[in-house]
Amino acid sequence: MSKQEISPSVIRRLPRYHRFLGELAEQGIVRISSKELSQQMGMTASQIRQDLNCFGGFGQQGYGYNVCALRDEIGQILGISGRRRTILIGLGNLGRAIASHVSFPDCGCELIGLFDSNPFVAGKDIAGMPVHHTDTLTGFCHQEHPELAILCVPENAAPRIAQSLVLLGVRAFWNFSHGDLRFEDSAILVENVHLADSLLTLTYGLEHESRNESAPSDADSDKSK
Amino acid sequence: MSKQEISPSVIRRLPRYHRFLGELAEQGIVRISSKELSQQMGMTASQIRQDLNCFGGFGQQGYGYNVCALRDEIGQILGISGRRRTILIGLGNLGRAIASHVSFPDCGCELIGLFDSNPFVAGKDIAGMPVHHTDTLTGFCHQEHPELAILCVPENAAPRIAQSLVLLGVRAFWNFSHGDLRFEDSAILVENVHLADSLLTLTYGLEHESRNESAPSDADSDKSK
DNA sequence: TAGATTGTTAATCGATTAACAATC
DNA sequence: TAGATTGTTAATCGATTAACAATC
Repeated sequence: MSKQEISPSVIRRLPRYHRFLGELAEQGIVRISSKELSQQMGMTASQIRQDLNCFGGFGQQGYGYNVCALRDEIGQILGISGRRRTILIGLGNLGRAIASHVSFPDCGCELIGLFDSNPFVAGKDIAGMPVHHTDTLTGFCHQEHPELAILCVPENAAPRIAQSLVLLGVRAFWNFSHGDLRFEDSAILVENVHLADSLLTLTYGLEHESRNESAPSDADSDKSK
Repeated sequence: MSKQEISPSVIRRLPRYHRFLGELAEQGIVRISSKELSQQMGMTASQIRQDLNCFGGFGQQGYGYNVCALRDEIGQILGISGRRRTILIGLGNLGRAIASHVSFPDCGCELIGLFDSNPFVAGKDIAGMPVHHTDTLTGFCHQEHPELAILCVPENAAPRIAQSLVLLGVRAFWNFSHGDLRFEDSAILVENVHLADSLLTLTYGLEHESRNESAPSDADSDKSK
């Protein structure tokens, strides 16, 4: 149904466009040119126009783009108005944070079940929802047919749980457990999130700075102006 | 100090190599060829060799790579043995999860202070550390000189706090607050993390699936071939 | 209309892959 | 030595940028 085949690089930029346009809309800004937007986002106007034109001509020559209309278009492309039935497994620190911190409706998702294997956690309420024991997961899936699963379980547990969930009809995984998840069946979508990987790029950057800057050290008493 | 200038694409892959090599080492595997590793990681052997050779020739013809030695090399490139002084601001759900869930020593970081503006949170202990009130942040920075700050504060607060931290000597930000952080001074490193953006790529994928698969829809009695 | 800015094509750039000589 | 696999160069591919005609 999509025009041809959209490159992953483009797709990964869509949420960011959506976010920025939302902020502009909140500020009451009605129209914006690709040039202005590019400056705010730190990219080229060409790229913005190129990206958007993968999906259609949302702008108007001589005018630019209508902020709200464009935002809505991108939201629709992303599928934000959907209600993807979503479960979350593992309510340790991270699972709890995800459950309460992420706005699922804004992501086209509906959180329909929380699961944990710890009997002291199962039974509790988190983010206004009851936590079920993982023993009940199979029955739950037969009844509720979730299509997206968020994994916040310890590393070793993840592959096994994921496998069984695929058999129960889950088609997408947002995986926070250490260790990447991969499926032979390329129809199963996986988004492996490794927060530490992101932090490590900063560590790398700090380790290797000095670059082309004149590297002002604080012991540098009278640096030339 | 680095050979020439390493591309960000390469740098972003380093933590993943490090992770995989760590798992192999745990399994007691001593040597691995770029081909074997590429199959496990879902990439080409060429890319692995190309990436590694940005930093040096860590392999041996006819043999491959020594798992532990290569892992250590990459760890060193990333700066994992460092102790970057790190503070975390904002101990809501996400801040708490980061504080307790991320292994800072493994990322070359040392968490030296937690801060929150909520007086009911300041004073508490989280992840074995006392939470200070943000009012004490300036004094703390003068004394302790953190170089990395993790921002888990509400969106509107982030830019102001970040600005003041730059003046206090912070040179890198791991930003979880909604809204991107950017500095004119390119020497300030920023890693904007938007979990929702990651989730949205799954939403997009689910919305647009059908791709080149034979797309068996259940209501599809006899669609034209 | 004239000015502005898009949509789109062509040019450039960078990143990935393939190939192979070097060498362990 | 023969076999294997690297390090590295060259070829390909894809993504980004520049340019400009179309058009509001």
